Amino acid sequence: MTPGSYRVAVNAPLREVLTYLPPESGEALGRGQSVMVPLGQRRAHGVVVGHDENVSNGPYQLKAIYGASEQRPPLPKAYMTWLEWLSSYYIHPLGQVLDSVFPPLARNSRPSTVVKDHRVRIPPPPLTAEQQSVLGSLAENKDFQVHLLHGVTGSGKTEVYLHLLEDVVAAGKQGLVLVPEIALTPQLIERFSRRFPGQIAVLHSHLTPREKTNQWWQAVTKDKKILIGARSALFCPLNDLGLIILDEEHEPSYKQDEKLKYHARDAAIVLARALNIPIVLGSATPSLESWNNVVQSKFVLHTMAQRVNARAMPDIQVVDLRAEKQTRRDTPSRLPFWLSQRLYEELQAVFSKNEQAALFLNRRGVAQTAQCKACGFAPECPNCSVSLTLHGLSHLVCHFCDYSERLVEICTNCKEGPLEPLGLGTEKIEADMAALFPAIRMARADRDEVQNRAQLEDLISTMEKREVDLLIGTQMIAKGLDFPYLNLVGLVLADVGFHWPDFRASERSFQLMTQVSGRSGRQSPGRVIIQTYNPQHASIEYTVRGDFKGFAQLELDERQVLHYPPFWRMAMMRIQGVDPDNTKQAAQLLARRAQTLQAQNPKYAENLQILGPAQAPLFKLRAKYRYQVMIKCDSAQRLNHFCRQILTPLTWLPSGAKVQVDIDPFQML
DNA sequence: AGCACGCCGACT
DNA sequence: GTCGGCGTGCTC
Repeated sequence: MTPGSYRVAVNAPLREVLTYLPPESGEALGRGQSVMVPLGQRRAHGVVVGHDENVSNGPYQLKAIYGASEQRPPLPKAYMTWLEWLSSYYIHPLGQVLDSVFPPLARNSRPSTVVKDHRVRIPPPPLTAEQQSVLGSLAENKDFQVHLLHGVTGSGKTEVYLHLLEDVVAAGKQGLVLVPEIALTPQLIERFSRRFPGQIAVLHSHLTPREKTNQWWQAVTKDKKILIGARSALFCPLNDLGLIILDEEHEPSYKQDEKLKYHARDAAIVLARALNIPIVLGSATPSLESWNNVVQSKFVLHTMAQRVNARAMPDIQVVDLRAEKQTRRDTPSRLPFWLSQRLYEELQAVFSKNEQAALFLNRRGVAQTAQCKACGFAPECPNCSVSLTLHGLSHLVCHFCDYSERLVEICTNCKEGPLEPLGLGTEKIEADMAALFPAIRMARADRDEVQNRAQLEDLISTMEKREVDLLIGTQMIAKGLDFPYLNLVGLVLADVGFHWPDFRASERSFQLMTQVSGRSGRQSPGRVIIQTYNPQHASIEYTVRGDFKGFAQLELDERQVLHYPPFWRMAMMRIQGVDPDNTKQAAQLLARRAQTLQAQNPKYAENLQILGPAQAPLFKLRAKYRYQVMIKCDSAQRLNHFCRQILTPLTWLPSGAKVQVDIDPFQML
């Protein structure tokens, strides 16, 4: 019998690890070993995080561990270090963080059919001089180092990744490739799979539990050498990982905004450090966080400024909608209000040449809704403080909780006016375009039309087969899709993002416009038309010039002055509850507690700010009232300690209210 | 997260 | 009477 006791992180929302006696079997359990333990009246999964020589745990009558979990292999040392960091940095229970590395079902020997098996390896195309030079500098060091690959759209970043992975596999190691969920298309997997036949495993949220489990085991047992996946694939414990690649590193979808609110880019960097391996971040529009790390020489920069096959960068034109409005006052136009004469003519030209065009609308904030002509009343969601969005002619839908109702004939508020459509949506654009160009074939890409992978596949394939002349979509098609015959991109209203209540609004607008522009002219020089009421906005000017560095410097200077990330760090504390008054009181208590803590401790005096409590931008969401307190601090570590001190103990929190912390928040809603 | 406990309405 | 609705509190 092994003496002493074990510290076990149990899969339950507990702030502390629990102490257990050794199992009856007497088997010794190492750190990282998965175990089954008694917890209250049930059995729970846990992971051994430590061993104590003596048995002493105050008031508790210690229970014995049932035994080691057969189904769960021990976690490698570096992963244990990393998972403990995740738990502590994001202030999330360790037992739940540890549990998230395991697959949902028991192991099963049935073959997996997620990745099509290819027999023949397609040889790589010749590399450009830029690709060769980047590969040369990346190959120099196999220890931990963050590399930022800044390559314009079409510069061939994926080919660089494939070559790096070839070296890793040749050295007998495994490679991990992370991409945003939306970019994880069969096209991408096919491309990797043809270069590495039979060696690819895939993990993402659209797989069935059985598929996830099979892929997980194939990666963990090194049966497959390369794991491609969305952010959650980071949690697959690979025993011989030699390289991490994280593509489109600026993508906001790398931040998980539920449960463990981690950022896959930041977490991947910490994992690479724990494993002492290199990590490559790729983007045409790097995040300002990463760019600042380049400026401060923490990351190594590799630049690819040329498109492969010497394709020209797209020609970007800005249409000033203020001038357009003025012109139409003098000479009325038969065109819909959202379509400028210039964009109309460009569309005509493209269609007459049988080329493809796309119209993008960043729909957030201009969603089509219904409004009473008499009193101005607009129907709102009864659960969330947002107006309902009009779908079709008579269906009103809430985009946050899926509540829906039929559009009534007469306004319920004044009983007089009819409710009429207001604003602009992809459906309206489609209808207007059908009237203007009756002969063209159109497809829509938004969350209503494209709800799953199969529908996205269909859309991509009809575009590739040139069965569609015009694609109308939201930003969901701005990301990573590659349509060879697309030669005109119109951004219907660039201004939508400018006034978003978020310090990253300008950065996101720049990213979106640059990424959208990159969709045009992959085959021949493409054109981009940006329609806007703010042609002088910095994000537009720098997009047109293709000047990422200039934009980044301007924006970073502003962030520094305003004490925003990446210079200061932020933590968002959200308080929510069913009762509005009780929730407000809880939020005020939280803010007061934070103020007291700051006043009592000189180390928080100058370099920490408490903002709020304020109503969350979505005050009422899913029938809960929401307040938030934002905390800004010049050091991530100090901020972490501050948040912990506020949260422990939680006895001050009135019952009925719940607090959540979001470290490095992205979604301000 | 689960699971028990406890306090209220409504049903054979 | 007791069945079951879910708010509250605890887990070594």
